[in-house]
Amino acid sequence: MTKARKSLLAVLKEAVQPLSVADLVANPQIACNQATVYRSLRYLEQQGYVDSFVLHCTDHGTERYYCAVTEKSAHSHWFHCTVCHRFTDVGSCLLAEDLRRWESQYGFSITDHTFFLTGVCQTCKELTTSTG
Amino acid sequence: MTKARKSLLAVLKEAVQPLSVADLVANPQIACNQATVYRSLRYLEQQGYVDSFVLHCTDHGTERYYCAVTEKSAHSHWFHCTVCHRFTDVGSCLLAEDLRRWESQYGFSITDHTFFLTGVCQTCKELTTSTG
DNA sequence: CAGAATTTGCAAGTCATTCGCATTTTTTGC
DNA sequence: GCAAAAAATGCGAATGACTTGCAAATTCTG
Repeated sequence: MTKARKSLLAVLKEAVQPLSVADLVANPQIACNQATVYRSLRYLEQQGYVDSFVLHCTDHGTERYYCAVTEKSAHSHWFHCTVCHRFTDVGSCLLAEDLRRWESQYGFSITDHTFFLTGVCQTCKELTTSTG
Repeated sequence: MTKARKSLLAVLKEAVQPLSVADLVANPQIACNQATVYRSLRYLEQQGYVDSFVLHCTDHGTERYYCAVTEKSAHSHWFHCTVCHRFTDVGSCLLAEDLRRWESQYGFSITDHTFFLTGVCQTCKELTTSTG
């Protein structure tokens, strides 16, 4: 494992929420070229060390976000606040059953699913209402 | 409503699956500039005539897909086949209940959610297994 | 530690999408 | 209907996320 890959994985493991490439490049622990960040993330994802999803947000456009995969972490889903742009883990995936049902109903092989919520988090809601 | 917008809405209403901008531009019924397609779709979406979601697929990259909103159509979710790239409607949204639960549990205001499945459809599975 | 294999940095390229601006179309008031 | 005002369109250039070719640097193998 190279320095670049190690540092990316370390940062993702410490992170409490998914990080974009922009987040990673801005992190001083990540001392490598942007192209290397992309290439390393692809490697880490192929090896199963990280997970990613693509999220579109009006403010930040369409970006891919990465999370480290840990032994204890189940496949999680996220809420994204369109005001503060923070993510909240809404818990591990509850869809396993539904996925099986869809597979048998339609004859699919479901290899992946994308699910996330967007809206305004409690903190931002309070700030908005209190200041008008 | 201008010609461009009318033609886009007409094509989307006839479509049996979500269409990308590339699909729309390639359609001979759509006789306008690509920039107009983007601008018109934004307008149609703001007015509530169409719905869209961003899907990432290895073959086609990240693209936004559009569907017409009709009176009878509930908010649907889709399965995307990574082989033939066709979409299948897996039925109207079953998440309403869960969304309420998450809202009260975390204090969010959920304004939107993204959900779709990817994998291989029955037809493509059969083709793959029969031809090796 | 040498040589082979892989990764990295850099700069240029791709692709979906947006934007500025002049022109055309649509809408509004009459 | 029609002229003026408002909005939409076409074109081409720009943006931003992400990829790629290639030479140099790093990592792996024995």
